[in-house]
Amino acid sequence: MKTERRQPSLLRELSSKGFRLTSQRRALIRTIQEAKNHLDVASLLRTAKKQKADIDRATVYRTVDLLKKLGLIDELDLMHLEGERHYYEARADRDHLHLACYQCGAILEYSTPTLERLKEEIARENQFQVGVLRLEVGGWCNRCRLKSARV
Amino acid sequence: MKTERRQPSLLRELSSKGFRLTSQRRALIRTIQEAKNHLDVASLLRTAKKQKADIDRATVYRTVDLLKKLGLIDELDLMHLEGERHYYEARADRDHLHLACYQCGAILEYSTPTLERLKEEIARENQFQVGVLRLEVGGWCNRCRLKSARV
DNA sequence: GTATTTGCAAAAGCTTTGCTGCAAC
DNA sequence: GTTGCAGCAAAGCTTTTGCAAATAC
Repeated sequence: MKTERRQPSLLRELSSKGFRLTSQRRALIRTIQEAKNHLDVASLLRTAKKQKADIDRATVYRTVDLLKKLGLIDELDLMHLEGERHYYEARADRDHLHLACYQCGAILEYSTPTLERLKEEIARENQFQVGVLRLEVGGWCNRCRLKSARV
Repeated sequence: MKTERRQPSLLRELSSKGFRLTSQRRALIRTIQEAKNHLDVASLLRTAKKQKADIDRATVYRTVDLLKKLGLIDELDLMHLEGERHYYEARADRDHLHLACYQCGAILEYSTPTLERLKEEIARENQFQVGVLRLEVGGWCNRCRLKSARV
């Protein structure tokens, strides 16, 4: 039983912290929340432009930066499969990790209690207060592995 | 009882795969292996120049790329504490993770069997062949946490 | 001697910044 | 009406690339 009520949280969080809800921020946040895949700044800009035509790259960078600092979205470096760009996703309820296939570029997400336990262990053993945890794995997905084996 | 014999492995690996052992590559590999901290391309270049004065940035990038592709070094993105640069380290015998302090910039390393277990679980549950695993944590180290609390 | 690798310089990405004017509150 | 924020354009960084010359083998 899940209480689906994650939609407006980014906007509410933003305004509750004293930040203005500009039309640009609305468009960007909506884009991030409705995205099927992880978005980099270029795709984020392209998609958000459909809602707000005259939005600027600089605004995207500034907004992403703000949301990142507030801990509302996470920055991912998906093993640099295509250039050096960063990808973003709304912060999930649970930590999860990304599996990036070197061959086909697919990004799988995986979530497991083991990660939660690891995080607690990190904090306990190092007396370290964990802010963000980023776990990226590069390798070969099942399909590509089988395909290569067949050759 | 450890058999300390990790030094020339990168060079040997390189030549056994048919790559030439140029003086530039020797200098860079030596620098990486003797480094106390993780190095980005700029520091790598600066340090390697002490051994080989006329080494070029492009060569560093090309060498790092080669070593990365051969799996001899790992690329780290240490939570982008200072700009967007990447850091490199010789591939360790054991997987480990990096704890980056947002405040003082210190990078702690931590190694635990839990990480090994997590890696196995990832492979098993997703039928994914793991190549590289990169786990970076951003947060606050003990010293900085205490310092802030005192204010 | 030949094929690989380097240096140089130029270009290509991605990201940041200063400043003026607009818009949220 | 204020103050924060966006747009624009320029600059800043890091990384990549083409090509002639140098070098490892």
